[in-house]
Amino acid sequence: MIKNSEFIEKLRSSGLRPTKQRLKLCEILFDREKTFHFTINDLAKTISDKLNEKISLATIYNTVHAFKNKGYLKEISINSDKSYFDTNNTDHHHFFDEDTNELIDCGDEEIEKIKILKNISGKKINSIEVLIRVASDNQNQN
Amino acid sequence: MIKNSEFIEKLRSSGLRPTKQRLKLCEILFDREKTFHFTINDLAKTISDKLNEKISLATIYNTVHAFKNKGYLKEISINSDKSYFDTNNTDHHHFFDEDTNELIDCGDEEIEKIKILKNISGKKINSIEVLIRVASDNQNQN
DNA sequence: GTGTGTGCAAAAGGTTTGCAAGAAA
DNA sequence: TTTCTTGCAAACCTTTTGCACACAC
Repeated sequence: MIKNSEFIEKLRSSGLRPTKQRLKLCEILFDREKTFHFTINDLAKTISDKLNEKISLATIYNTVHAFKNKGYLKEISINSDKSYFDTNNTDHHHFFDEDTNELIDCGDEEIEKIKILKNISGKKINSIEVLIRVASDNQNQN
Repeated sequence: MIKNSEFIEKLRSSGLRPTKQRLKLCEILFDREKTFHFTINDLAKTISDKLNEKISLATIYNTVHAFKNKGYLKEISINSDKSYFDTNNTDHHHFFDEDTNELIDCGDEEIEKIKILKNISGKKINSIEVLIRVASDNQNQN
């Protein structure tokens, strides 16, 4: 259980005012053992399940983007109609289970280091993202 | 210049009726030297530029999805508000230029082979997609 | 008090759908 | 003539925006 004062400090130190809503979101997002992969919709649902009060969608979007910009959340590339976020902000990759639409972190020990052999001239590499799509073994792909 | 009869054959062989619209789309998509990376919007614009007739958006969406399902197009994972497609349907990866929102194919010789060291039990790997985000060297990232 | 954050409702943008008319088999 | 395809408009869903009110400092 992380103390509220830690979240207040975290927010302050990145120039975000510690409002009630942001603190609630901190609790939901960062006070957990395991990585949380979510869409905005998942998050909104989690909030209305766990909390009596609700937080408006606009605020959720605002806050998630603020957290992403501060590096507390990562956005994950999947082609999908919605955006996925990840509370694991370290460099890592993902499995995407196409049966359940679930994301699974791919740890460093689960993949060999990616080496890019050629650069695009005048450009620097910002990130390398690997998505490994998996599906049930005994299911036909169409 | 690919002959129309080849496209007719291609469509027929995959159970798609060779309609006027689909043939036009085949010409635009597959009768080219280099890989074409596009959004539906790009494609619609290309059509209205190159053709006198127009093809309705619904038909473009239908056809692109049909082509994707038949394996003639690949959809590329980028988190973006829109979907990107690729006429290069071989296994390969991508650079994404964040300055211009442009995709660039990443050839086999430009990246070391990806090795996944651990499997998800009961699941098989359908695909491995690598996205390398690049941006101008002398530009600050926020 | 000043500036920032919140929340609502409306708007926007991409994509999908229902259905009637048209074209292919 | 039967089945598939097209095209339009409306619907849908996620995300963004404008603005008034509220809160943090």
